[in-house]
Amino acid sequence: MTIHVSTLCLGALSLGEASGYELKKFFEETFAHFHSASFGSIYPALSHLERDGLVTHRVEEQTHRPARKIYTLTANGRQRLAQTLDEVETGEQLRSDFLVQMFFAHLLPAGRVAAAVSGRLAATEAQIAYLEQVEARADLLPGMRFTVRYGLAVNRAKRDFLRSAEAHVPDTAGGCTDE
Amino acid sequence: MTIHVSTLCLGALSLGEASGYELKKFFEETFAHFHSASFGSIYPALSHLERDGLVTHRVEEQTHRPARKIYTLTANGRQRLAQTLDEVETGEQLRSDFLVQMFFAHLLPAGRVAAAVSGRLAATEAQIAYLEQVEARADLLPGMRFTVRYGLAVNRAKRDFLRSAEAHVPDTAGGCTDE
DNA sequence: ACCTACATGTAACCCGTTACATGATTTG
DNA sequence: CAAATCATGTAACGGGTTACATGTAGGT
Repeated sequence: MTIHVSTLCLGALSLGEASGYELKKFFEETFAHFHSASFGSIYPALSHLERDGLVTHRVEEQTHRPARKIYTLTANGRQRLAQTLDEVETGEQLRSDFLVQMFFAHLLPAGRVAAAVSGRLAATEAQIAYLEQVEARADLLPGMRFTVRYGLAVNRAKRDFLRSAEAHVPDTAGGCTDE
Repeated sequence: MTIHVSTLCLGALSLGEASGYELKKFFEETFAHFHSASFGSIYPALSHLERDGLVTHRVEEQTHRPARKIYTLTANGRQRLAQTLDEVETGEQLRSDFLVQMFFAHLLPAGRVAAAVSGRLAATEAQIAYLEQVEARADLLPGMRFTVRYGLAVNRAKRDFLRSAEAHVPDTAGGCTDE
């Protein structure tokens, strides 16, 4: 079995009550580097979880702002979360359009390869900078810190590899233009 | 825009004609570490590509075996592939159920964290062994070799991190059991 | 006897994203 | 005056997976 948005929601709510809107922010801030979710999946997930008795909500009215629905984990929800996390198979998978591009580098126009590499390098460096900020936070549990350090280790390896690649690859994948 | 199965098929066919069945094998052998595709998406993709005039096929009858449809890239197909590869945005994203598990390590039963880490370590080591074999092949174009080395760099970083984690984390995420 | 490899294909399903509708308030 | 932030929700769409149907041959 794999992790879905509903499990992510349960997980986030296990750390404290929140609205759907806040959950999205939380996902972006905290585990953007290994999962994601949009409103279109979060709101339905919360409804579904409530139908199943895993969360409840109260409405918080606000002046000059839309009312918020604050969701709270129930005892059943907490139990379900623990069970799901335990049963999930410990998988990981990369989906890299960048590597597809590189794989067929010989079909790209001159300069495109170098552009792709430096683009990816910039993105990786940004990711590192971001993770370093997160790592500095004092409120992280050991498991959370683990995910950040894992991300840092992986991204630093990517960065180093891409930097050395920038030097090695002159243009169009090492001048190996066939056809 | 992102890479879809049809682009993967065009790419594989740019290296030589093949049947749908062979394409699947190729995907598994050659870029399993950054993309994937199942029959349920490959066959429809090929039909669609043929409708669009990007590939053609001939039927190869076999004795005692089902007939094969051997697909070939057309000139239009080759052009489209080059164009798509050029236009794709150079993205990359990880989807890690392992890290979700780690993030909520404090909710897991004793021993589960250690099991997850060593399971992931074994998978990573297998991946490295596999990539090392691929790297040894002489028929790889520079771009293809790049993807293999990238995979090796990333996975070795993961391996090293997980090994040191195995030592550091005694059980249940560093003895941080709350609740 | 059963599983695996060979080989193609389709339909049901799943789960997610994008885009929209609604609407006040703050910031550039 | 436009855009972003706050806040929720839904419908259309998309793109994939799983599972099934079909059938032979060879290995265990």
